[in-house]
Amino acid sequence: MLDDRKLAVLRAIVEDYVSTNEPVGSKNLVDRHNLDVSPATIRNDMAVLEDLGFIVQPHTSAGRIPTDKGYRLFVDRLSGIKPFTSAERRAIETFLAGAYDLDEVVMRTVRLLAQLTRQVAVVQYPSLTRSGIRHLELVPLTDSRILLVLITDTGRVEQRSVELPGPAGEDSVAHLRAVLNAYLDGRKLTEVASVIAELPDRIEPAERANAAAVFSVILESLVERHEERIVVGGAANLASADFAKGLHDVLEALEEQVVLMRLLGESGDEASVTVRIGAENPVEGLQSTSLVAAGYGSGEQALARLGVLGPTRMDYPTAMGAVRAVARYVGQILAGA
Amino acid sequence: MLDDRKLAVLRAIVEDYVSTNEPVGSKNLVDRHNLDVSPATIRNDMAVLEDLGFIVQPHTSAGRIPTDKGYRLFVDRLSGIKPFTSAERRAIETFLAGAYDLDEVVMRTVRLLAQLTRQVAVVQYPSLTRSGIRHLELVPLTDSRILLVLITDTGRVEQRSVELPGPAGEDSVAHLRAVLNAYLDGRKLTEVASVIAELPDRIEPAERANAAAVFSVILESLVERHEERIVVGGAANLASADFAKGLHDVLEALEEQVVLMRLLGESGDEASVTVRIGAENPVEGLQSTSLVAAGYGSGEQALARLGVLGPTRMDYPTAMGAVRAVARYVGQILAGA
DNA sequence: ATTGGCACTCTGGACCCCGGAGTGCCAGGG
DNA sequence: CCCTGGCACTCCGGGGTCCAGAGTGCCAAT
Repeated sequence: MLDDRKLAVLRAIVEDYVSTNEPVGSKNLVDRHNLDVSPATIRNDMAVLEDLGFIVQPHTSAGRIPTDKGYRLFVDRLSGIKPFTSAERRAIETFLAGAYDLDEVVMRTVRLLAQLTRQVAVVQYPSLTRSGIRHLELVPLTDSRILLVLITDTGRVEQRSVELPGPAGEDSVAHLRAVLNAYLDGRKLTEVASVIAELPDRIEPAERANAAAVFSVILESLVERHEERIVVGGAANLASADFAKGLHDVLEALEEQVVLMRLLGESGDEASVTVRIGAENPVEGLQSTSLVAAGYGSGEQALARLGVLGPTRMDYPTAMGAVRAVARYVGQILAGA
Repeated sequence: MLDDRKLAVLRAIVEDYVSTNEPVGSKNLVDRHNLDVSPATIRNDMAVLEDLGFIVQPHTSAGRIPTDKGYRLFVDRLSGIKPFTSAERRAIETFLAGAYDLDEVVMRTVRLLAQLTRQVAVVQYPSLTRSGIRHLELVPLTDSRILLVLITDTGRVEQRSVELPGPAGEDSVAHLRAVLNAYLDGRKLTEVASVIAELPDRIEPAERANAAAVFSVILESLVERHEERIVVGGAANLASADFAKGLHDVLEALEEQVVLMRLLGESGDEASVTVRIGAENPVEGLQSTSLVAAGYGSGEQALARLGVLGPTRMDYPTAMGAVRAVARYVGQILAGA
């Protein structure tokens, strides 16, 4: 059914279409690639490929363009990942090095990816779940309001202001801070829930209400929320692509954190590079785009994901190479920092 | 030279062109607005307005469209600011209320502005300069690296990791923390520089090198840096506008913090609404856009700026109304929080 | 100063036409 | 059985032409 030549034809079609953005016909195909058969033969192959749904012609008697299914086959069996040269790797390293805090790393990563691939880059902040608590700080803002600052051993700082049910003096805040730090310091975030459950006994009854408010904020916003913020960059690259109509929808989707979550989140948890093509995409409005993503993390397991988004007509091997390389190096940077 | 009717004509041209996006001719003009003169008269007026550079015709025998200069006159003398109804105001309030931390306020503000005006919204984080220090926290990350966390009395948290010249034990960090808090707590950021200058005397000579590193980071990243991050939203609205060609440049400019700084920064420091039209704009690539901006702040003086960016063909009165109203309420929210 | 009339100009859409590229099919040959 | 050259067919897209409509500037008259 799908002999080697037909696969070669499909590969050639994808490659040509990606680079020229024009439907590709049998004649051009035999010219550019050295398939040593006649155009007529290619036409027969193309007819088969079309029957199987890998390519379509926009109109009768035009060349063929790949379908989502065609790209899928290309990515799965035909393309491989374009490895980066050592020069490119070094460029990545130096670009990412010299970033001090996490924000800086994430920002640089997003820029880097966007530049390398000339697509839109999306980078998710590393998950907190595997971090431990280094320090908890409570700062009174008003009578009944305090700022809760949590510092993790991965150097991450999370803040949240807490509305207390009742007023709290300097001393009661100090007491609460001491208790929290005594019991939570050094704990993994995954353990926090159970530790907090035991805490109320250690608190003066008079202060339990306020303490409870603080506890619930810790749990709710720092532990249970494992979805993490996603940063987008390189949106300008969308304009160069031909999107024309859908552009508005794409831009809109890119501004919705929730949508981005779904986009990256449902894209498998594996650390390896995954590709989601066109309609495979769960997000409405992004169904004519493809996502190339990978997990990254400081240790073995992936902490978060990053990737690039572009038209389905995309240079997958290069994009995959870039994503893989960047994911790897971000992991290293994070581990070292 | 510019009698009342000519001004009325200019106003009408601007209004019509903004709403229809088509060059406006004398006939249509007298129909839609009730100028009780004949089209021929209007034509004479238009000829004068064109000589003065307020309007142009795209080609011979087409209608007129306003020039930047025309919009300028319109904004300065003809339009006024469209006030918001109380219903709209309440909508703004409820939308902004319920935002706890600063990030949340800024994000909501950006969304709100974008939605109200259907343009791109830009919001600058409030400057730290007028805040005081509530608390300084130092957290050891590695032997020679600590995380510096600064909490202001406006509930803002700034973090920065510091590479120390030499190793620092738990106790020396603790000491440094104590000293810093003793001398800096409650100080305004504006005073910090002078306070820090005196500090080295209070530090053990052995630790001076490390302390100096921390000081310089505080000064450099928290005090001297009064430029503040700018957040962009509603970029999707650009796609609806007709930009066509320049869209890429605009999107690119919007991703450059530095460019945004210049855009907002040079737009005057007054708290009132200011408008920058087309080529008046210092930023290359944004010269076919207009910016409507205003300062906002919790107190009297403006802490930062926010605004909307759109095509010069923009509904200025509405945009100005929205910007003014939002700036006002953000100020209130910030003051209350 | 305003107006109606008039001749002029230009754009944009409709229409048509044709070349080029591409196809599918078929019959013949390895 | 697969490949190939040939052939008739289809369709898009660019270029040319044409016309109506909208708009203008000017001028003489009020």
